[in-house]
Amino acid sequence: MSWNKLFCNPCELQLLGTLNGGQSFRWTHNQDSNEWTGVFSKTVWKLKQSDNFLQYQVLGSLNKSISENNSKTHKLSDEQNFEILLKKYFRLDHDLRKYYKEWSEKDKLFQSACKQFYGIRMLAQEPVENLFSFICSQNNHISRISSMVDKLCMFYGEEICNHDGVKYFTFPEVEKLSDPQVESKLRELGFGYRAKFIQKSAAQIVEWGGEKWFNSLQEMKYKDARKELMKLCGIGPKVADCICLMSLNHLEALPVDTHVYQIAAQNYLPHLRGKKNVTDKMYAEIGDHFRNLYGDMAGWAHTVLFCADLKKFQQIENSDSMEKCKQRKKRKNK
DNA sequence: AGCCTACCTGGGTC
DNA sequence: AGACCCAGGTAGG
Repeated sequence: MSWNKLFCNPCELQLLGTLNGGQSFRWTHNQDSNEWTGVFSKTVWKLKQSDNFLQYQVLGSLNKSISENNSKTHKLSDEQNFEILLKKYFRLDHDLRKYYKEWSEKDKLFQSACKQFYGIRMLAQEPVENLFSFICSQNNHISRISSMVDKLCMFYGEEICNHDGVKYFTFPEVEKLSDPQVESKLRELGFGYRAKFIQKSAAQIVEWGGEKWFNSLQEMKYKDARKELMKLCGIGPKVADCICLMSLNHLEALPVDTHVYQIAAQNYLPHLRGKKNVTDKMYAEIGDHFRNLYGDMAGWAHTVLFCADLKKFQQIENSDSMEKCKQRKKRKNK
């Protein structure tokens, strides 16, 4: 299969930080080929970057709008339609270098942090996947979150295609997750107390109008959308902010988790150091601090900082394990 | 309103 | 080996 090309300056987009930075849990990276495989818009994508291009293949798709567009007389080609989806998902219409420049001018820490972490984009995710993925994320490790999201798709999603012996699924519809039997099934699958949250909030969303309800949240002001989301069972301030930021286009939303608290206390708000947990009051203070600092896209800026922080840890871990690896080899040679 | 604790599970550490 | 601790939080007291 040949690759389609989309012009994209490499410093405008970094796939590693963007797809592996805790925004989406559905992308896998093949280190040898440097290719990414993942699902969004009921479509299986393979992505890689080279020179000035983002290259992509579509391995399969159940996206109806694509086939509907094709049946009309003056139609867009498949390629044009897929390109539109990709541009939307990565928000390629935003000039990221301009944002980085603005944020750097406003904040020295950002300036130094962003040097190694160019091209971190806020994905425009689908609200349903975003919401249920982040219910899974609470009090949890990324590796287990990913495996839970996989399970949701395998058991309640629709198969899109089978590629190289791997089956790919859509993210399930809310209606499927609202079935009363879902809770016990998910308990069985190791979701723990999140099982109840998933089934219950799915039922609430269906009751409130499903798709329509999500659309209304996009139209609302950020604070109102957030308040609305927090009525759902299992969604508190942090997850509500993740959803506002990542899939409802409220880019001033700023999720405050343990990492962000650490960053804030270390670098900006020393009086918050050494607290056991983040209270509502602290949460608001930290969010407002970053909003005052970065402006109406504070959530995106914070994601770059978060990513830099996350990657730092990973690099330390990697170099640790490399050290251990070398030591092991030395021992073997003796 | 603001603080406390239990909560499922799996992976890590000592 | 087993008893901790912790992980991108939240509900219910």
